[in-house]
Amino acid sequence: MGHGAVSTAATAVERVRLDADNVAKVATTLQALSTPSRLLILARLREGPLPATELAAEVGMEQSACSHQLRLLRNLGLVVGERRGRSVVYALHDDHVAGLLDQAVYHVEHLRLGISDTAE
Amino acid sequence: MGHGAVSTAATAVERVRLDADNVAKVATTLQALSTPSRLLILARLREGPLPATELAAEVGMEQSACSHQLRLLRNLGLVVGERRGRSVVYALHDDHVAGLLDQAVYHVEHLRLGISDTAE
DNA sequence: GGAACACATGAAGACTCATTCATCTGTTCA
DNA sequence: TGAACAGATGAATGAGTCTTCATGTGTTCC
Repeated sequence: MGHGAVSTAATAVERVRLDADNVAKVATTLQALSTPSRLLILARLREGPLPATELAAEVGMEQSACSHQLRLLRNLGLVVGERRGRSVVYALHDDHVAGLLDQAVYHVEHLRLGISDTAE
Repeated sequence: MGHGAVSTAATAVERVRLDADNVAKVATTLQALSTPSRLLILARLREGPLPATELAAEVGMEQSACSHQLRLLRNLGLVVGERRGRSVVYALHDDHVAGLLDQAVYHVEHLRLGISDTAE
């Protein structure tokens, strides 16, 4: 085994080939997780549904900016918004979204990153 | 259980909090997986190391474009390049990169996506 | 040393995208 | 009906980024 105490979860998952057809879909979906704002939104929704305004406040975004990002996440099918009174309660659409989030954060955190970027 | 035949792999993974510190790192790393070109590069390297030129040919990119993306992936610590003769053989840096790839593709493929985007 | 191969790199151009500002729709309540 | 609240949306701006072109560095072999 590796250096961690956790057996790699990938063993439980059937590999999916990455061909020209689905690569665009995968890329588009992963792009939704590639910005701090949306990542914070999804991470917050992972702990439970929340009205849009409260959500925006908790992730420190302006209402408009948050709404724009929520529209994007909605169009990708990652979150759903349901009207309750004058609020719209947002939630993760699927368990796969939560799983994707967990796995992404887990693997990235356990990578020995270089991130020298422009430096070196 | 859900609709799939596979028990969610997330159960095997300790949750990592996503706070303001690491959210940028996660976002930056996930951005490396958010473009078709890099996704194809990583997917190809997942099957084994490969010299840069062959890699570029297999993913259908020009040498220069591929090299630019490889530099980006190198700076993020996702791939490593080792000189062998006049070639530079590239490979995934870590098992976590492979795991991240697998999980991402798996979850995205099993999402019921909307992707209406501008339409609807 | 010189030619050919393998790869890296800088600059430029087109493009995408996240945020802000202003405005508009929809809902509740008096 | 009108005011206040909750959210959505369009346009504009500014930053980031992917690709191409041209060139530069490093290596092998004659």
